[in-house]
Amino acid sequence: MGGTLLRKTSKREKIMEAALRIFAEKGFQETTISEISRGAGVSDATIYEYFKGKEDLLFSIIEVVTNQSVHTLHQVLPYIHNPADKIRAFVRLHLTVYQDNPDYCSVGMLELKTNRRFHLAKEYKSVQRVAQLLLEVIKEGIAGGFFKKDIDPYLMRSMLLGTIEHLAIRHRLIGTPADITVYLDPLVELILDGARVKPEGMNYNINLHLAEDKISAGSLKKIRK
Amino acid sequence: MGGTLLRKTSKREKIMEAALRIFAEKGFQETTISEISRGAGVSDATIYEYFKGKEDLLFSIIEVVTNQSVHTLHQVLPYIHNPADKIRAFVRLHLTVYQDNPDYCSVGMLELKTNRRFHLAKEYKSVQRVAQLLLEVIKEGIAGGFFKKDIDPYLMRSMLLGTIEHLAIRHRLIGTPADITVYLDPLVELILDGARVKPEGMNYNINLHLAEDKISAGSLKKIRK
Amino acid sequence: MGGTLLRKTSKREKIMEAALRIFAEKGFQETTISEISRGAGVSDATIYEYFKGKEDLLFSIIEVVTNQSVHTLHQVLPYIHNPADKIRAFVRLHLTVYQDNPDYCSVGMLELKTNRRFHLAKEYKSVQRVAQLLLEVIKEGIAGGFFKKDIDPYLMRSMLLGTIEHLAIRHRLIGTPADITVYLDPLVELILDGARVKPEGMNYNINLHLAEDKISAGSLKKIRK
Amino acid sequence: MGGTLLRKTSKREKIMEAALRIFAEKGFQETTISEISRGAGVSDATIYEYFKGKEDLLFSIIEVVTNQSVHTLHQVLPYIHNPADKIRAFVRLHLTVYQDNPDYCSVGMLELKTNRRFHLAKEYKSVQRVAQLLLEVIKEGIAGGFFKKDIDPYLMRSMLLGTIEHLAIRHRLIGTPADITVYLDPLVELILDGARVKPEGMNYNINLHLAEDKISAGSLKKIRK
DNA sequence: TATGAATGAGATTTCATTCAT
DNA sequence: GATGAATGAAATCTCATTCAT
Repeated sequence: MGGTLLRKTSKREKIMEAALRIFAEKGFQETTISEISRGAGVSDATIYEYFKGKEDLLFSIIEVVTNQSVHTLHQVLPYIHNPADKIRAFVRLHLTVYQDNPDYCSVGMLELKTNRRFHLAKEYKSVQRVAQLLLEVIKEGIAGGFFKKDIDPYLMRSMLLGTIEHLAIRHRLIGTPADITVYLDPLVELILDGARVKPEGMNYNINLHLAEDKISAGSLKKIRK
Repeated sequence: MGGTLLRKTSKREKIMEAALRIFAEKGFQETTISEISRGAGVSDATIYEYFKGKEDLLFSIIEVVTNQSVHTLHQVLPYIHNPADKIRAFVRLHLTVYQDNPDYCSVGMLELKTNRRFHLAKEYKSVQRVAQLLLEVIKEGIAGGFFKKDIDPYLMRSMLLGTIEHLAIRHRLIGTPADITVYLDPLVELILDGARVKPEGMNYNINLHLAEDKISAGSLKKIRK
Repeated sequence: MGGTLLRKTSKREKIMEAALRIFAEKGFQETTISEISRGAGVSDATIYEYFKGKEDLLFSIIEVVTNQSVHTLHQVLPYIHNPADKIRAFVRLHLTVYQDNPDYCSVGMLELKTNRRFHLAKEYKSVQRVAQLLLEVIKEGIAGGFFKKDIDPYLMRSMLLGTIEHLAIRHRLIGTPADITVYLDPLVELILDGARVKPEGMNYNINLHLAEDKISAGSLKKIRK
Repeated sequence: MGGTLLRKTSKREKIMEAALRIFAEKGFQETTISEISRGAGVSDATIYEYFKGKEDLLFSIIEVVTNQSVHTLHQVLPYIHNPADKIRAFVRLHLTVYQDNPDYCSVGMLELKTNRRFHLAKEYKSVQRVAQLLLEVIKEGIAGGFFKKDIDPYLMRSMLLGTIEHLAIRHRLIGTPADITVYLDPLVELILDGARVKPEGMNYNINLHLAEDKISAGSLKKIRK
């Protein structure tokens, strides 16, 4: 458990790695600086050489990881033209990151999502950038006629983020579902079926993906006759 | 600001009322027992006559309010037969409660939703009961043929709760949107349009993609006949 | 060593008594709250029930003692009409208090006299009241024609206080002189009569005191012929 | 504000100059080595190349300045024969140095005058030399018949130093008086001539009192013939 | 039931100081 | 000589909680 989002080569990274691990395990409040310093193999005082305090350390961790997400999205999204697939890529990235990095998931969801001060901190900006990206994808989808004109893009974003994060929170808190990535397709499908512009009349829904390095078998759903 | 969910007739209720108000304002960790006792007009020690500790007090508050929601739902839902309307009633109740009771919303969303110990506490059961009600409504909808058979009811519930709570969190944390109840109809419509079994004729929807960093060949093809 | 300026009946007084003793022995900076609490037979936390912090404790001690001085002076001075004797009473009180209460002397002289924050604290007002009393005595002396008209009362006060305190500081810091009260008469005489040998005519100076409860033999000084 | 007592040509002097300035501004305890090193444009560690520690640095500053005073006095005093004028020169030098070098004044008066360890440190010797010079001047004055034979030279020195330093302390702490050098003449005159109004010619001075809570019968009777 | 008084138990944080380079 | 990096060592202060009354 822990993932590999933070390389612990430098001392600063060692500290962040230990902090992420212990914050995730015991929660922010319950974690002491001493535990972190012990975990990182440095002294208490050294932590204060690199971070202003315990909270600064918490906020800094998330910034690094979130910026990686932004980076990945910036790389991937331009190659995808279909707004639905862009959204799918977005959801996929998030579910995968949360699933593969349980510590990051715990800290991000349980310590920061509802943290008053984090939303005023400069590190929150990185989170906003991710959300901004999603919003733009949605707006493009609406502008391009792929999503219904009367959809509120902010609401749609809240639905996507809210669902992803709700799943992630329960995943870490209750253990259910054990693998949140299985919800990728159902989630995207459910939300897009509601958002997608539907042509009247006969209507086949054929999905054929050549995702990643393997072919995900296409699916044909005949919805109603 | 504050709402009227807790009547403060008894001393126990006075304490809970003060605690809810101050927890909401400053957060659980930042609130001291002394502040609460001062706010309730009792001594510190008196709080321990009624509650096992600060956390017990926090958990107790939510139980009362949540049980009211369960009660309301139990009263209302039987009168509604359409699963879509039941869901709408559920969403409506939640958005309204959160909107009208900002203190309860803050405490429920910011202090409890991601609280590790709360999910192990007996008071969490009341929250589970509400969620259970929603799940049943969804399952009924599926069983009754109103919602698609292949919808995962747990996912759909997570979407509803996740969206509602995401909106509520942002409402309290960022102030946006100022009134979350305006999202009632758009939210229900968006999610149900995806979930609802659609009656109109035969319907093909062909998607062909090569995801990620390969070219996204072809996309949504609408064949109107 | 220690004197009896503070009765340690109440817990608050016990703390102040211990603090005065240890501050005097080791200095303010070098004294820890734990030492004081141990000395007073209470817990660290109890000290914070009675005082806002270590500095508040320091300042409070001096206030009590200084107010006693003000009280004594207010009682005694009205019975003395001769400004010179009023000054003598003032000097006497101070030298005696410092001599008999070495702990108070150490704390007052070594910790507070040059303390930046003390001079902004409300407790400093008590010190000001004492100084104000002395100033008034001097001004009365000038107005009554007993002291030279062209004397600056502030300077004269600074001479009296400066000398008393300089003696007290050296007494505590170097141990010299062992008994500062022996300087009472010489000090008062020197400041009132000056150091210079005065050449003008014959000059008798007869002093006859019936001070306190015993007769201090009169003195006749033939200064120059 | 700051004066020019320390030339900051060498690195050692740069450090002392910065230390003097910051000690004066914030006080010794409140000043950190980092602030000084920043102010001097060197690293923390460099300070330890030149000084044993923060306190050694504090003590060293004063030694330099005080030795300058000793030097000046040694140069000036031999040219003055009248003991009164020597004393005047001494007072003048001190008042002027304190007035013109507020930082040195602050550090000397507020940090060192009442510092327990300073009085045991070797650097204190320089202060003692200055005091020793003053003592010798006074003794010469007595031996030469310029000052009264029965004057205690130590007391007279304490009066001079105590007054000067009391003025200096208040000057730095309260800002009053704004210019302490205006007290040069009044101070010297007062201490040399006394405060009491002296009738010329023959002069009887009879004091008769019953002090404290008895009636103070009779008082100063001036009989001018 | 109500509470005033007391405290146990730490955790955060700060800095002077060291030392290898 | 100069310093960047690291830390040892505490000390203050806070609060939830207890308990005798």
